[in-house]
Amino acid sequence: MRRAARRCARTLSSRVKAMQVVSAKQALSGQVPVGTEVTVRGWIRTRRDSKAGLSFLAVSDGSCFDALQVVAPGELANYASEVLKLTSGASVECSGTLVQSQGKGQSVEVQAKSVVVHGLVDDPETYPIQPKQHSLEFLREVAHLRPRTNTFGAVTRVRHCMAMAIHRFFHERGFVWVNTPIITASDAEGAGQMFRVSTLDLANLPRTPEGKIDFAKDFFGKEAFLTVSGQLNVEAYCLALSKVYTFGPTFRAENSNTTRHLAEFWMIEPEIAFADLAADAQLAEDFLKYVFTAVLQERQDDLKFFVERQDKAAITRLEALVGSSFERLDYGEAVKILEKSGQKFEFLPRWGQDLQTEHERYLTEKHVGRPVVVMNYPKDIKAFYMRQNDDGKTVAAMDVLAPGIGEIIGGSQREERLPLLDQRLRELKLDPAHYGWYRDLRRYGSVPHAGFGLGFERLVVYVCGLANIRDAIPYPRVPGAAAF
RNA sequence: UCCCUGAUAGCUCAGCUGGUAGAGCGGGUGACUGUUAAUCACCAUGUCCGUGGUUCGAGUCCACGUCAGGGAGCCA
Repeated sequence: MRRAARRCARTLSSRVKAMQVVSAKQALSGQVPVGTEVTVRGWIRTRRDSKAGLSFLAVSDGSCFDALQVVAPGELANYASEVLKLTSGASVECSGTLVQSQGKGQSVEVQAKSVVVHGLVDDPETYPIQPKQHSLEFLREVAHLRPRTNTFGAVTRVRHCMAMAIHRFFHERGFVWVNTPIITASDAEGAGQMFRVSTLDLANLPRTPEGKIDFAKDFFGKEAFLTVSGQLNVEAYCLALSKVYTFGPTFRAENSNTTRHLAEFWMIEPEIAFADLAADAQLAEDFLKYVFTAVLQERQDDLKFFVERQDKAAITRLEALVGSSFERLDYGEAVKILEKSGQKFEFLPRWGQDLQTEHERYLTEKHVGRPVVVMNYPKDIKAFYMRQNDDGKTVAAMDVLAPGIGEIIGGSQREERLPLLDQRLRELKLDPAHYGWYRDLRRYGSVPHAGFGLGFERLVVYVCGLANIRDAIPYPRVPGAAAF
């Protein structure tokens, strides 16, 4: 019986060997020797019929930027009945020999012995994805089909490459990935408008004797929302595991209709213990360089396409950032530089005011010409948890500004001293009772710690040279639109 | 939420000072000795976003609405 099983396995493996399923990436990168019998599966990009009575099929499977060319000879039994009916978007499974290409555009191609058609395109005339340049606005309306385009295939692969690089960066440095909650009952995060989470019957709300909505009857026994940040939660894990980070979905119910905002986006928030603002800035610099280097190394094919179609500087911008050392600049100095710049700004720079995007871009693009970390902002424009500096006016906050975009990362050293944290809560009219567990972290073995946050999609936009954040996430959620 | 701009064929867009619509691509048919978003010929395409209004007549002018894009604010 064992022998029979072995024999069976051998036949199976030899059959698999005879018809090895390969990806376009494997075939085109030279991983598969010429002469190998292969099967490729994917979707037709274009069909070109030759004068010689054969057809060229560009078959894309998403494994790399390029499609694999399959040569379908006229002798195929289903040539007239099916192959000649293939249009953009049809799905096929082609088997044949991987051969050196006789044509010019590619090194290898598949000389097909069979072309199995899985699915034709129902109505080719109305199939939205045609082999031509579509506007990104139009493609947003067909978000379920846009991954079949060059642009969204490339964005999706680059996005994946970046996500993997981010996890690898932290993992290699001993960070622990902490999954902070998506549902939160704390209504005092203060980072923005929140989406309510409730199972109450909206048409028949339970009321308290005073006539207010009785959230005690709701699922969690109190009001609940979708998270706007995992930072406060991850600080608790930081003060036990020393180096931690979050990487997960985040929600903001703000009515923002811009190219930079999503209602649902992914955020990355590292947090390090026994660390000050300088260590935080260094981590941010290392982080960006690592992620950009990974994309430059792993996704040259997709980046080249962005250079062609989206942004000529897509590659040079990344290379410049990776090769530069980030300047450190005090907020006070930055304001002085702006005041003396002689530059005409829409908003005048003034100490005590937050830097406008035009100010940030002047600093990083014109004044320094490299990425800049601006540090120590006025405390009145920053959040309650940021650590107060000895001058009594500023907090240990930082923004990383990059050429071409402005702010890309925001972070701070956190206030680890309970009396000073409570003082800030009172100044900002926040109720310390709502921050019980957060205050505990300062009561039980508090240490200096710091962290930063960044929106993943904004980083994707920057890397790909995109103009609109809605193209950096598969299914964008924005005010008034949650289709698909 | 505020300001600006736009909506014409499956897609990208043209359509002047009002006279009931065109081009490229895509699709169909045919031709063509390996093509590269192939080429060539022929064919078909339309609630001109919706509702009112002005006018002899509205794709074009006006009002309202809907949707989209850009900018601002908020922010990641």
